[in-house]
Amino acid sequence: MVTIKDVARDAGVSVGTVSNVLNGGRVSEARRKLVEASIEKLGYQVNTLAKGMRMQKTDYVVVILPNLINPYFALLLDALESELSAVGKQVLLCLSGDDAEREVAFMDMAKQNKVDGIIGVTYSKVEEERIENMAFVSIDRHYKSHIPCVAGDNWQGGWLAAENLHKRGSTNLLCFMTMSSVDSEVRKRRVGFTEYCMEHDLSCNSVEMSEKQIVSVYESYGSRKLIHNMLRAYISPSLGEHSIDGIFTSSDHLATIVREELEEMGKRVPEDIQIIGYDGLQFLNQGKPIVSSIAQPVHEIAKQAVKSLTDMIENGKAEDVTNIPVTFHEGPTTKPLETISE
Amino acid sequence: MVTIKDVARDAGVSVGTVSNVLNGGRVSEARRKLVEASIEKLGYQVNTLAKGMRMQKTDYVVVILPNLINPYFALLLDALESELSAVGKQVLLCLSGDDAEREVAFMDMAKQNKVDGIIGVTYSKVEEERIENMAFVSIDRHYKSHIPCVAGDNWQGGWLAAENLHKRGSTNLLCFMTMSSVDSEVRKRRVGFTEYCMEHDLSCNSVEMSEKQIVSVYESYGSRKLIHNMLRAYISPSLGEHSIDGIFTSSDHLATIVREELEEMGKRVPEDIQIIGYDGLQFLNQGKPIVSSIAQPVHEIAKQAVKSLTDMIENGKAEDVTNIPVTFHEGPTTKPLETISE
DNA sequence: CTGAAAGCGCTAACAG
DNA sequence: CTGTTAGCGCTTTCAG
Repeated sequence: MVTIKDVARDAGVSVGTVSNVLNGGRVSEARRKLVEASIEKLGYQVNTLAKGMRMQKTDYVVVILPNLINPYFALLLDALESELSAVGKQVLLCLSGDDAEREVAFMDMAKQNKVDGIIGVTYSKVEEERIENMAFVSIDRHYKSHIPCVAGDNWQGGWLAAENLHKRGSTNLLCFMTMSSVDSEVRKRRVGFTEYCMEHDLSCNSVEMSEKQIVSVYESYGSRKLIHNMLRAYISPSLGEHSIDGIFTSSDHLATIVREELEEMGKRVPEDIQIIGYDGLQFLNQGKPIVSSIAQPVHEIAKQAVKSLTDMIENGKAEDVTNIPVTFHEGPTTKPLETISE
Repeated sequence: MVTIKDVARDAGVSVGTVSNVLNGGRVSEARRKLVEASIEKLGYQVNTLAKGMRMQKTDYVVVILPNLINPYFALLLDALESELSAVGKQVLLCLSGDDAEREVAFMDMAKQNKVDGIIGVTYSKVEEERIENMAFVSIDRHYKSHIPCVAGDNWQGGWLAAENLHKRGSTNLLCFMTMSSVDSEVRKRRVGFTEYCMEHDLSCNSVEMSEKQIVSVYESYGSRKLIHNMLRAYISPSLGEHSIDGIFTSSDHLATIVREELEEMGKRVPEDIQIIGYDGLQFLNQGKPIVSSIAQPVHEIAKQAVKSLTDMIENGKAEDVTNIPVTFHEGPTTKPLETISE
């Protein structure tokens, strides 16, 4: 391996001078040329380990995500990698599998590896001391501590969902969410949803299920049954005009499950009941929407997260940015606007 | 920051002894207890940078993938991360965006960072000197050089596709693939497909399109048009009994495009024409198949890739493993087997 | 401007 | 077994 010493010897200068040309220090033009020639000739590359050790920092950023099975996280990671590499940082990937212990282990690892910072969608309550001296930016999750949070405008998302269900003909609405203990940010969706309903005199119901019960919904008969029963409770001829005809779910994933359950109950979607999900996932991530949905602005979120991280690194602080605009994406689970006049 | 020196001082032993308890060297039970207590008390963590520098290696593995928009890559990365973290390695993520220059830059970076190795789905022809002394395992791509390749059994995949189209009633088959210059492994799909057709006296056509033209198919009107024309050429009443009634595509992505085009042409899928894609992607990555498909054994591929990488690291070589069994996943673009007797 | 030298924290001889 | 010590490759004073 060719080191800075080799370059120095070959160029006939000291290592200090080589280091200076490498890092933009003051070097006479003549010597700079000499050194650059030797670097080229020898094919020298800095050893980032040695550099990192000396500087007590690296250009790594740890990205913590629950998994990549959920396309929303995959898309987010894709966007984050793009933004980070644009500012010369490398992604050290950590998939927590929704396991708080793994998250903690990753944060310790991050400290050991002298990473520049952490960007993450984490579920565990992050303890202050775990991340002392480390820049940390949270996506979608709001903590009480000084960790800056970046998120789409959840209040607006809830409002938009209610508005679109309403304008497309639904009047008996249901807000159906899964919730973990650190989801204070996500809760705003229900607030926006409910406020729209109140302002427009719409019947509005709301259900929250523990995230733990939902997570394994495709494998678990029990949780599926729970959803089934829940829907039965709100949808029935015996309820008359109070029977639900519009549902807002906390994710596209949940929306598809609800859709399947409704169709098994003999309901037509969207003719009898409309559904709006959350995240804006598309068929193969680039075709048609899977369900009608409030789309997360993945790229803007990634961009802001990296910006906030940079602020944290440089100034030790960054503002919360939780009002990035979301949009309604029309999909197969709502009626088109045109048909309302029929 | 607490270093090994601090621990040594606190425990009243030498740094060598601390290093020994850390790395399983010979230490008397009494001192080991002492040191462990100090480590606990001081909250010591090894500095991986210093360790890496001394050892001239780290526990990082670079994973190079084109993107995470394609769910197949996202799923693969999820599985790779899981396998790698199980053997104590960290994922340094590189998304190449199908850009050969970026791939090369990443490989250089990998060398600089003293990573243990690289696992990647790369498009550029990897030059030997780029990866001197580095363990490299390729997924799905076969190179002429000594780089071991891990892949699903592509020959079997092609065979299975033809067999299932046939058994479900199609007799005029078409193999429709996109192809890049380094896809020698993927080409085996067509071989398997064709061989089944020959053995069973089926009419068999085959088309290859340059990958460059397909990549941006959702954005590009031109490439879409190309597919349209191509399909028109093979499907028309004027062809009589030679008109295609079963299509095998090189990806699920392409399968969905073909399906859309066929439906715009007024053909019914699967009644008139059946389609089988490749990769086995599911709705939201865990529900129903998007299209009928030959499913890649993502977890087995990931497991074998990590095993091959370990072999490379330890023995400097590893065998190609390109016969990991694939399976047919029934989806909405083929007729059920039962209906054949009708 | 330039060179010499002091470590960053750790491991691996080596001598005791 | 245990302590001492020489670097790994790099940046950064500090003299010159």
